[in-house]
Amino acid sequence: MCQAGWVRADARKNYDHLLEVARGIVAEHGADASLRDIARTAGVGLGTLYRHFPTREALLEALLRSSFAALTARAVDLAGTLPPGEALLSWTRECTRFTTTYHGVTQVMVAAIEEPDSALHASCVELRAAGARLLRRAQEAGDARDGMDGTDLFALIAGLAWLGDQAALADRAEHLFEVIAVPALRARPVVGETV
Amino acid sequence: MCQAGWVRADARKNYDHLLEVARGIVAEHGADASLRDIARTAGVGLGTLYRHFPTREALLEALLRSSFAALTARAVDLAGTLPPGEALLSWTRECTRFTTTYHGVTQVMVAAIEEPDSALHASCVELRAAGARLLRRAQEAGDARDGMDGTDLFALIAGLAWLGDQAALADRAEHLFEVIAVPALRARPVVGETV
DNA sequence: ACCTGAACACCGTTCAAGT
DNA sequence: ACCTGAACACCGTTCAAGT
Repeated sequence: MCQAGWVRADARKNYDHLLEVARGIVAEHGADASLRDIARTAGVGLGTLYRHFPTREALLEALLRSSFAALTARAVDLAGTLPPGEALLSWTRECTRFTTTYHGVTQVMVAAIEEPDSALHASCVELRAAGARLLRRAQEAGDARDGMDGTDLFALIAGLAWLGDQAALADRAEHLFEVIAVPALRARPVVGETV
Repeated sequence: MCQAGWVRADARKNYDHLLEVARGIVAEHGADASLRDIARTAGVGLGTLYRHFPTREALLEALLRSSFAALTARAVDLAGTLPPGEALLSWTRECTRFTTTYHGVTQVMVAAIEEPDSALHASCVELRAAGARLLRRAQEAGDARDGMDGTDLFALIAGLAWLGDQAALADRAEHLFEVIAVPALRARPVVGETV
């Protein structure tokens, strides 16, 4: 939950409180919230924040870790529950929605996926792998287009999440998913849809 | 080209030089380049920059104006040259590519489309209208999906442009266009494509 | 060990003072 | 009319000094 090994009780307390405060401030101001503001609100010196979270990504990773793990697990659940094509679509939808939870997270995730030094790298790679498995399964069942790989799916999710994060388009997020993601992922048009 | 009416020669010269310098710096550092840096490089006081370009959007608008007009005109050209579905696809591709010219412009454009006070509003609305005409024409010919409007197309372009603007995905931009935009826009799968 | 906060080098934006 | 640059209120990041 915290760092490895033993830590002084006050350090542990600072870490937890900092994280709690950061969650609120990042929820309000997005991924590029003022770190100074977070430290100040937590009643802690700026250096303390940097000690516990040496980079902004480290802080975001601590904030997002459990959700990433949940989404990775969710991919397995869906694969065991729904037919391949539906599992892929549902998971893509859930990922897209989640990524909109905090403003500006999409940008950071896309940057992290090819940046091994980023604290968010591992989570993003896992997420991409989970998506890739669902995608392959759907492709093998003939329920998804060929010519797409895990990175394409990751990009599709990121693009839609980014659109949903824009104030001017937020209320169209669901519709944009139907209009962009569904045709990109489905192998054949569904009966009753546009010719 | 400049402001309306007569201006002092020195003011005119400052305006032009500022714009020239800004083009280089925005090309290098993106839409959120330092305004101080631009003024400094242009050898001009910070207040002078603000006098000529009261907001960052005003500066970007001056930088992008002619390209926006060219893209709007290009839509008419393509409509008179290619079959409806192809015209739509080509224009969408050109818009997507152009928007990647300066880093971070996509973000500003999406913000401007629903912000009438933005200096970029008019250009973006024109662009959306030009796209909407191509889209409608393709839909009437049965060459594009129904259920999409001009804003959806604008969002599609913006999403793809944003993906192409991310370092981790830039080299996949063309491929992502094929994988995301093409199936979203085409009414029926092309013969020879994935089932 | 851990914490603090001043220090440094940057921002965007405004506005009194100059020509 | 137009220009200048100091002033103000912010940043992120580092690091000597404290406990």
